[in-house]
Amino acid sequence: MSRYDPANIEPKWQKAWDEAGTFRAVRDPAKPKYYVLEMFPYPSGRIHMGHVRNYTMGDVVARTKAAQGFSVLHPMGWDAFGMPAENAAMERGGHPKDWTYGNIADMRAQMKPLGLSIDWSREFATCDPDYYGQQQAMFIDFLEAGLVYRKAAVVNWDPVDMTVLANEQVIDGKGWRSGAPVERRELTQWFFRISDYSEELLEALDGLTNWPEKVRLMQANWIGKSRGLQFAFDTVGAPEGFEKLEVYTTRPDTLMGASFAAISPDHPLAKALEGDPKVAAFVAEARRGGTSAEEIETAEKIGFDTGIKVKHPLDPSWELPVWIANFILMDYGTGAIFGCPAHDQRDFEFATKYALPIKSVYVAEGAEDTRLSEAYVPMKSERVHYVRGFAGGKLQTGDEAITAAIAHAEAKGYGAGVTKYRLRDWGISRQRYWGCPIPVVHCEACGIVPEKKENLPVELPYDVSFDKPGNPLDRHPTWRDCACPKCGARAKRETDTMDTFVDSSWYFARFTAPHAKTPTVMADADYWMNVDQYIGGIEHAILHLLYSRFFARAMMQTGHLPKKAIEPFNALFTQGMVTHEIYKTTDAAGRPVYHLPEDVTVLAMADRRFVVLGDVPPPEPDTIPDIDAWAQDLADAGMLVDVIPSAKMSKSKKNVVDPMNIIAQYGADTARWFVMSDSPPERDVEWTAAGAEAAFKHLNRVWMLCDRIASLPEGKPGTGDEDLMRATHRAIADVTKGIEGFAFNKAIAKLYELANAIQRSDASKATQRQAVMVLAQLMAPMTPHLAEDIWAHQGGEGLVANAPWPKADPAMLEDDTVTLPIQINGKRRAEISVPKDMPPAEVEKIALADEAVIRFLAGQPVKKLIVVPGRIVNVVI
RNA sequence: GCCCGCGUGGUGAAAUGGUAGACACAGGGGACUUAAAAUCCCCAGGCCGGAAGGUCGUGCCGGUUCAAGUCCGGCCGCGGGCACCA
Repeated sequence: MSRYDPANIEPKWQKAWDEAGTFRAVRDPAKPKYYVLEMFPYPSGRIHMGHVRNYTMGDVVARTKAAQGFSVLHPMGWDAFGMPAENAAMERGGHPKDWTYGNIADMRAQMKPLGLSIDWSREFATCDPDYYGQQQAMFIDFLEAGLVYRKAAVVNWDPVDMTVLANEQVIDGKGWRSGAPVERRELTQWFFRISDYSEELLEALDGLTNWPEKVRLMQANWIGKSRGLQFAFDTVGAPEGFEKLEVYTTRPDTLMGASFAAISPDHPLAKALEGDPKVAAFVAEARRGGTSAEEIETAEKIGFDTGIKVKHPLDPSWELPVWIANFILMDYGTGAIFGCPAHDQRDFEFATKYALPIKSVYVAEGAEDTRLSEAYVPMKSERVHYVRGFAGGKLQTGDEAITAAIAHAEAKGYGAGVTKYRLRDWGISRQRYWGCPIPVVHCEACGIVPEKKENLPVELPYDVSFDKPGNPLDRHPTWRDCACPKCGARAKRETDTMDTFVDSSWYFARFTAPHAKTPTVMADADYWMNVDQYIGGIEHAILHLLYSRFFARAMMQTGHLPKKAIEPFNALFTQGMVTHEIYKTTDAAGRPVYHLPEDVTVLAMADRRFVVLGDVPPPEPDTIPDIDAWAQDLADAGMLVDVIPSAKMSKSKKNVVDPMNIIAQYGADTARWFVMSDSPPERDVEWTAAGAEAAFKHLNRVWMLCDRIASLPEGKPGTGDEDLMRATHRAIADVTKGIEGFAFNKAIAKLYELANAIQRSDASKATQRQAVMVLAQLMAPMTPHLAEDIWAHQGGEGLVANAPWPKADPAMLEDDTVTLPIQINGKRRAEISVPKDMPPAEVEKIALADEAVIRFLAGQPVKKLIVVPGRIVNVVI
């Protein structure tokens, strides 16, 4: 055979698969189906190692399932709408569409050499009018089903770029591009009613047993179910229509610690008071600043005393002041709270700042209730009763007290227990060009009217300019003009586009019938759904996956998905990143300077490791007596490089490895093998040049096994055939288990063991050939090209990609004799070799007769003897 | 602040409560070679010992068990998620 030459064999086999249509997904009712999907990429233009790892994992699953007899769907597409395309257009000129499709072509060309078992005939991009037109059709169905509505919402508004910014795009209160201070503006936006599904989305998490527990928890926290008390204060001195003030609390047990009430600046009562210039000024101030996490964290609590009072529900003579406070959110609970500074950090800060009373409800066991009695003269029996517990005379705490407090409120008629969720409706309006147009029309006579389905897609105009800030669709001379779908009068199109998360919320369903004239086709969805294995990054643990779960329900409700697809992803796997060391030196001014991996030399001596700038030969151990002195010289010359391990690959830190370079150097199989080995797939894996080199060497070695076998004379008898056969079956069992359990690193370790066993074996030619063919089959999911080539050379029938997965013979998995360790008082002291099925009584005898055991027992009586068949013997003295 | 996860050799990591460190990287020694590369073989947790062997060892302290990296309790450290959510 000669040399392992991936540059030659990889394209060869890719062509063979292509021509045979090996990966075409076929709806075959006679076979069980398996749908494996990796989160589709954003077409940035370059693939990175993270993609390689993600798609290789999916490919391993897809190829294994195909070999196991499943009809496999393994598609690929592009999450192609979004801001980077517009930014590129603004920065470099050009058009987002051209930029995006150019990137897709580039990335597809980079992905194909990986040899993934993808059905490329199903490929689409979310920016294809064909795709987003179907999305618009569903939007209209959702609208008619009451799943979509419009309302005014507070958003981050960049006054220079004239656009809404996502929270992540607000940095230090300023727009990330314009640098202008961000305003909080109220705009009318489209929303999906995801919050109607809060309880269902929460409850159904329990059924997702093949999702990581972590992701389920994150979603549960995000939905944020809480139980509490809602009640109304009677107000004193409030404007007409505000005789009551509704508040919600999860801590009704602290009601007796109330010292004020507070409302959001966006609360209707605050609005009613805005006639007062002082109130208006305060509200304006409170609204300043964005809604990003950092700002909220650092924002100071500010308040304004309205002069209005509310009566405590348990004691009408006790009045609390009503403040407007910037830390009260309008869209949680009722937008109003009662403040209990003794038991809430925020209320405490607020009360301290404005000198409001701080009254404890709970006091330490045995402590005198001094603060309480000082704060409340006169102590009405009602209060004491409340504080001491609602159901008895005892002080209750925690859930017990909360339950009792709600029961008390309901019994006395001043409030009711309610359940609230943190999850809010999903605002999807974006004032951007490069997204799916929201297919509605604004008509003066008819109001908001959905576009007629036969007019879909509402296609993005190509002739737009990005030379001015704001949404180009707003400025387009004619695109907005249209006829009202209802009355036919002249009307205007909606110019907002949809959040790109909408695009990715149903693409998995579209893959089941990617070219259909309807969003989905029931027969196809019914066959292929659900996604059996979904693989992607943990960064999508909440939004993408939650939105998709909502979408599946909405699509089901509007007849676009079968009922069984209510939870679209049967199993989810979240893979770790590919990291790389960062090489850093410091310039004269103390600024960090980063270096590309190819610009440094890594030198290892004994247990020391040095990274040196440039191409430096290692010191000769004989001529360099003192490594420290040698290293010091390099450091003095500014050539010694600092190493930051395990860092996320980033261009600015120059620690990026381009998969294309690796493929050019070693081939795709090496890259695939390396990213799957070493680290468990859910953990980060560090890319190292040495590791890649080692992977390549190993593939060479496996290749050479073929030569080895070829050099054996035909019919060569051998020794150890039985052992090699056992090792082969052991490998089948272990590798299969490893792949099925997403323990690819363990599967690879077992493949190393089998390769080692073959190499060391002196078995007959037939047995060795058999072992190598199994090795090729078991490696095929990871290194498909190498596997095909070996398979072909050994005379395998057809393509290894079509060969049925090998089955382990259970009889070959167990040895006839087992080695049992013997422990004395839990410490391992000896080892015996016994037949597998030997009765424990016999094992005991042999163990006690063992020389080493006798020595350690030193004549002491045996108190207890434990024999775990096939595992261990423990002697207790 | 609330919720969650993780701590094992020089490194990445294995280990249904049952021989801790499989497999690999880096390292050391050797074979082959004029030499190098490539390849192959051997060693390799710490300490004591020439070896046989002994002894300690899975972040720390304690507990359960014949037996604990694994289970329980408490600390320490690292990482992640959420967050003026009342």
